[in-house]
Amino acid sequence: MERPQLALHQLHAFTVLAEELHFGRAAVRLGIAQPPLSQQIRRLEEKVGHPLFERRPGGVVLTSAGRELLPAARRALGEVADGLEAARRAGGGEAGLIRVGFAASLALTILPGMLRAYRERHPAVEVRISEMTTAPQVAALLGRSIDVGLLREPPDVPGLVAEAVLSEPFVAVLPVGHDLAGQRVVPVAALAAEPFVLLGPEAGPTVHERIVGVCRAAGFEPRIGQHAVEWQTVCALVEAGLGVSIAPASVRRVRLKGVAYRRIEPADARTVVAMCRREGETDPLVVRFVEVARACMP
Amino acid sequence: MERPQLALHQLHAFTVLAEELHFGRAAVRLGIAQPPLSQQIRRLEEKVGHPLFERRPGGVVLTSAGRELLPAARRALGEVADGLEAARRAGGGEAGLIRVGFAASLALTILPGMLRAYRERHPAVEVRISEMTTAPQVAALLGRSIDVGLLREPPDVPGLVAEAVLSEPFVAVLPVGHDLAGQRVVPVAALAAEPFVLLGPEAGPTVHERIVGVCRAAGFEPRIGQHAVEWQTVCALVEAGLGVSIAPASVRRVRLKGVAYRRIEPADARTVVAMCRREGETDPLVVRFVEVARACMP
DNA sequence: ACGCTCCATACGCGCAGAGATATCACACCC
DNA sequence: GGGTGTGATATCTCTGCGCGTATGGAGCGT
Repeated sequence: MERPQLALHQLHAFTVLAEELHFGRAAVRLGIAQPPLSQQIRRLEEKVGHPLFERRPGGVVLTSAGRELLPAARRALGEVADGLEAARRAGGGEAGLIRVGFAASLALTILPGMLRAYRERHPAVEVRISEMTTAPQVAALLGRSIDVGLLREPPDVPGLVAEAVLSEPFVAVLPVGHDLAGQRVVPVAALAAEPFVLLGPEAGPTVHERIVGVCRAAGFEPRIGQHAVEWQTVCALVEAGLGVSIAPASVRRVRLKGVAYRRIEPADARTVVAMCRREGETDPLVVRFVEVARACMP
Repeated sequence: MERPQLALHQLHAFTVLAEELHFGRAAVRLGIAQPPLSQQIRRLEEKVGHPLFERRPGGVVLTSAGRELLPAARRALGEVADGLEAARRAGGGEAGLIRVGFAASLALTILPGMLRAYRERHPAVEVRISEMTTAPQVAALLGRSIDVGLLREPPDVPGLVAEAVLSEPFVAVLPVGHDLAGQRVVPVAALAAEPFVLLGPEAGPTVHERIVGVCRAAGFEPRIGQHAVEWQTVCALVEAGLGVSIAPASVRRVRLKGVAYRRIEPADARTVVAMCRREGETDPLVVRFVEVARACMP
């Protein structure tokens, strides 16, 4: 692309004159005197290389060159005005695109509410969400292919800041027929002999490790009977009798007839959902998103 | 539309920087030093009201405002470049739109050849033709709703210039069975008793009057048996035996089995086809059209 | 012939801003 | 801790040009 040679205000003057077909009236509409308008048009004609108007008694008419230029000039002015407006909206955090990464296990939890709340307040912003595990989210944040990351167990990475959005206890997931389902609180150690249904580590290493850690703290290594990639599946497999599970409390939302959720003992094991973003991020879209997300915390 | 506030060269600098994401390289591509580029971008950001780039070590990245502005800036620059190019082509007579009025009776004659020749030489020019009789053509030329008029019997109107494109004699149109069809040359006076098939005066007053004039010169007032609005119809009606006619020689192109065309006596009556345009017309499209049309004369 | 309308021209003022050079501030890397 | 690369700032020049007022000149109508 060459350096632009036309000035926008000249194109504007041109379009106004093309509408009025009269230098005097066009100058009034432009808020300037008539001679300067003559100059603008003359300069424009010099740059184009051909007359744009034919001067005739009583007014002017467009030449064929002018007729060709007019629609393009209008479109260009419209593009600039629209682009400016869009940029201002985006700069004010009212419109644009924000890219959010989230851990699969949050699709059941806070993600839907946050997105709903944000859409309500900023309907002109397009939110592009992608399911990613922790490590890819960190990489994507640093590589600027996402703007906000929602994940479990905040990582401590230079250049990123994380804040806790939700802290939830773990619950035991049991088939309703199971002996322990009769109790209000289940000691973790009581699950030592049971086969476990867990999310595979590839789906979200941190949650997986956290749960295994809970078991180890209770003095046993969980026996993995079955892997799954979504919490819904985990619950379904528990219902089918393939084992028991320990899961963040929000899986209670998965309401299955054959599954019971019970508090566990010790109760101090919790999993933290964090919202990550780049350090020093000033993009208003991101700032607004973070604000809204914060307000969604229970 | 408000007065445009952005300068095109700033938008251009912006798009280049958005491609390079590096002030130094962008400045090189723009052929300026780096500090001026910083200024341009800063000015642009001031006008937008928000930062367009985020300055980070190793380069810059677009903000959301910048991402919104970029496509619009590209489109606007493209529109301006295209419009300028189109205007230059039109100014050079290579492209654009030319509006031509023509008398119905010429659709059979020179019009097709002229249009073909013009299209060949100026394929990018759109030719919009409209069938009009003489008076509307004159009005349309003066009112600038057509650029060129093709009509019979050049009118002498101030502000318009006409030049003869074709001069053709009249011929008698006779049914093949008619007595006079046996002769090579038909005296007009011999048609005095015949019913005439003629174009209605509303279709083209000048030709009509011209033909009636030929009859009057031969000493009789033609008896109009039938009106028609196209020469093809006139010939068909003659073939059907509804009368005879006098017509410009180019109706010979209407080849009907039952119709004969014969020279008339006196032979000095001719009809002139003229090409009209506004006086002092400088529009290159029109000038080129006139040149090509002139070259088409037989 | 005169005046009116409309556009062009001439001239001057003033400023925004585009450009250059030189220098600074900061982050990062070895 | 110095070197390197990045962009920002400071300062200056200069010119392009946007705007105004005043005037000229062509065409048209009365």
